[in-house]
Amino acid sequence: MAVGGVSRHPEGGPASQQDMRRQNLAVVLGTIAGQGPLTGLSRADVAGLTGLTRAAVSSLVDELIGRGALTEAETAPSGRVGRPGRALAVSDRGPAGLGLEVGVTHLGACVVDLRGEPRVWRRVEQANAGRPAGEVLAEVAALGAEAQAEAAGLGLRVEGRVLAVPGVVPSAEPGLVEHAPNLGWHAVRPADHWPDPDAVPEPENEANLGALAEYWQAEHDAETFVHVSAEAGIGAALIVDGQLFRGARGFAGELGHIPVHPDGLPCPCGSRGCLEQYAGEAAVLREAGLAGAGDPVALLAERAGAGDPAALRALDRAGRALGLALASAVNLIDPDALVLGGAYAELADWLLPAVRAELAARVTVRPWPPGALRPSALGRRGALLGAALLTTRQLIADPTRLPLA
Amino acid sequence: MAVGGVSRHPEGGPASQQDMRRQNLAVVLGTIAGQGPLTGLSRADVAGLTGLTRAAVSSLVDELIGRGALTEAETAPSGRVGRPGRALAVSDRGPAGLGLEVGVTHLGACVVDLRGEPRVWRRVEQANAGRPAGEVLAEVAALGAEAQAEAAGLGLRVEGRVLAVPGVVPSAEPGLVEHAPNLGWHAVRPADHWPDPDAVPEPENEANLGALAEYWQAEHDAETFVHVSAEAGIGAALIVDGQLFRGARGFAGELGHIPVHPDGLPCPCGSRGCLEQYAGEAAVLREAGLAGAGDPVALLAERAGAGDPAALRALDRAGRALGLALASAVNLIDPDALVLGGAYAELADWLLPAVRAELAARVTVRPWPPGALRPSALGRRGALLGAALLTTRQLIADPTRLPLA
DNA sequence: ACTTGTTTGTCAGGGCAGAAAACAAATTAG
DNA sequence: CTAATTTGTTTTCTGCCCTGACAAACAAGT
Repeated sequence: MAVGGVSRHPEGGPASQQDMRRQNLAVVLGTIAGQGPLTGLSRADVAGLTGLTRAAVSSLVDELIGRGALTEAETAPSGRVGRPGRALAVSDRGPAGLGLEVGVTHLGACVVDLRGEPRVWRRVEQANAGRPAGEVLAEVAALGAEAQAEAAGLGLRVEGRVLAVPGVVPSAEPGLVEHAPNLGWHAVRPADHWPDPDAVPEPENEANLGALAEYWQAEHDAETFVHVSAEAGIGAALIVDGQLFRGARGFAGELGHIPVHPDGLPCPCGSRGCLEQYAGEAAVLREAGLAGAGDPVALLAERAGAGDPAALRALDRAGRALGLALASAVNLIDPDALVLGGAYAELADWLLPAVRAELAARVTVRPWPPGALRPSALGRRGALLGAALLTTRQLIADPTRLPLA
Repeated sequence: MAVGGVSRHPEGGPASQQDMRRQNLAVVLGTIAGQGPLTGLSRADVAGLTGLTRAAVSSLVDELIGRGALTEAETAPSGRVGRPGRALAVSDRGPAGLGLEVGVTHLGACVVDLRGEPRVWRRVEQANAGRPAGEVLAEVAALGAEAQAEAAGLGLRVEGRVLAVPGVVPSAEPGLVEHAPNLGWHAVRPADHWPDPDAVPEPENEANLGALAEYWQAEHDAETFVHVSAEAGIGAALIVDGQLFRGARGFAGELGHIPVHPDGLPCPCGSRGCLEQYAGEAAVLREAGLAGAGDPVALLAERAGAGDPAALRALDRAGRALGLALASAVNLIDPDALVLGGAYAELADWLLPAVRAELAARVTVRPWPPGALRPSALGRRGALLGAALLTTRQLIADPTRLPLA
């Protein structure tokens, strides 16, 4: 592009005073939100933490209160000398995010407030594979409308909607679910089937949302990690420096088709020896001698817990294959942590030893700290939670999106 | 980009007016630099391209001229109606970057001006493996001093120094070369051996610098790509959205130890079937029946060009192993492009077919466009060039680092 | 109870950076 | 030579944060 070879885009566009204000609003709100609801920070505290002046913080806080993002709590008796500060807290009765989810065996909807707390939670078990997309979307829309109504009763106003789907959403065309093999969807646009045109959600891959939820909610401090979730297919999501990494076209994280045994089992994708043939849900269940009845993952966990040799063997084999693939990921990405989410989280007790062993044997140049591999705390709830949190996180990152009321 | 800009840390710290100024200086300078030296942009052009006002651009340009980053060229007869603009150009006689390189078989030094043009270039063939680090560093320092003196004669003032090394520089401890196996270095700090304490360079991994040079100098428009370079070890560097991705600890890109044949050849690292055992320089030369005399890479290219069956077989095998490893990388990262740099660039004619075939067979869910795999235009010069460019790019990204003169 | 010292939140003044608008300068078209 | 057009600068204005000062609200000591 540049013959002389120089800067493509230094930092995006030019900066204006509005950008400065926007960022400082985000810094103040983010600081208060990051401290958790326990400690009520005062304006002076925020000024000390951020480096802004007390006067500036006051102005910013005033605007954030005006937008409904912050509230002034009771003046707590601090015990220290001097005039006590007025405690600031992220509002639990204003802007909110609505998360929706279409899974293979369930629908879900939830509402979180700006603090990140889930306030409404709905989950309906229901087989959706192969059904017309329009029908399924109408049902999840109804579920979402219910959740939104219940949230309104709590004083929450939904400011954004995100739909978690087990499929690919190319970054070139947001709004399009290009392909969701386990649902049987092809080129589905939720907007085309949504009952209320003013409440259309933005679709996003569920593995990505699960990873983001893990990042936002979990207690650890990994800024760069790989989140693996099994849901029929094996999907990985990469969080890099606290940002979701989607790849150039939005297809990053296809862990399921990493070749683990180059000349091994054929895969429907046309290649051979893909991870999915060894650690995918179907492969593990087949190996363990289980049919897909009810909740097969829970059944498998039960059998393994009871010491069933076939189940243990299947999980060990899956763990080794997974470890092999993750060794490649670790060598390439050097993440802070590896997180097993989705269905893997429930099977972690039996998967982790094999994964750890394989990582220890394969990642030798820079030994992999065993503690950096751990199951997700959120498990299968992550995707729906992440969908709802996405809206509130975006609002915190740019509070000017909030109406001034 | 539905999911963007939502990290736990809004954007780092609060924004000040100085930050705004800094960014706008970078935007203006970057815009002029990005257009190449051919078209001389006027202040009005820059205003139109960036969205800033003409008045603001004038003020910013004045400062950039004062810092020696820009010069006002002759007023070219544009032919169009209206007062002609004064052409602005990035200065070729002011701030510059010094790049240094310690390779296994050579030393190098070069100076680039702010336009990114190399103005001084030195390369000395010399075996450095196993020699005391202090000696080698003293020699490359002398070479750098020579280059800097010659650059001074061209009116160039070195503002920063970077040393390319074939080793690991952990992000936790900049300034430390933790391990450079092919040189026999362990825990070497260039600062401890440098003759002139005011001219100590910052060490950086050569594969990373090669990738950055490729990004900055090449004509393509890939913003996210994997740059593979062979230099005894196999190192990959990841450029993500135009930024070098180092991983959590600075160890990302260990492509050489990705397992390609899980139960294959043992590797000194302790694992089995690492890529390096199949596509590393030593392995390929052994397979081709070549001893490491003179410039073995050039010799191998010559033999392959002459149709030598052993050479062709070795390169085909290496290409297939490399393709297998890159398939994993593509499935994980989904880059815009794959670039073969370093010694691979010179062997591309015979490697690429096998790599392409393997990628086509392995990356099936999202077929890999064959054109997105290509040899580096810079080849083995990339690392040294990148070392010098790193300084000038940092100056363009933050012109306030330049002295006001 | 009262004073002192400390911390908090706000207010007024100043500086800085970009936006908006007006103006002088330099060129082409007729 | 005049009109039109584009450029670059100057002037005025606005927005934002910073500095410094001040009133308010508390604890501790007398």
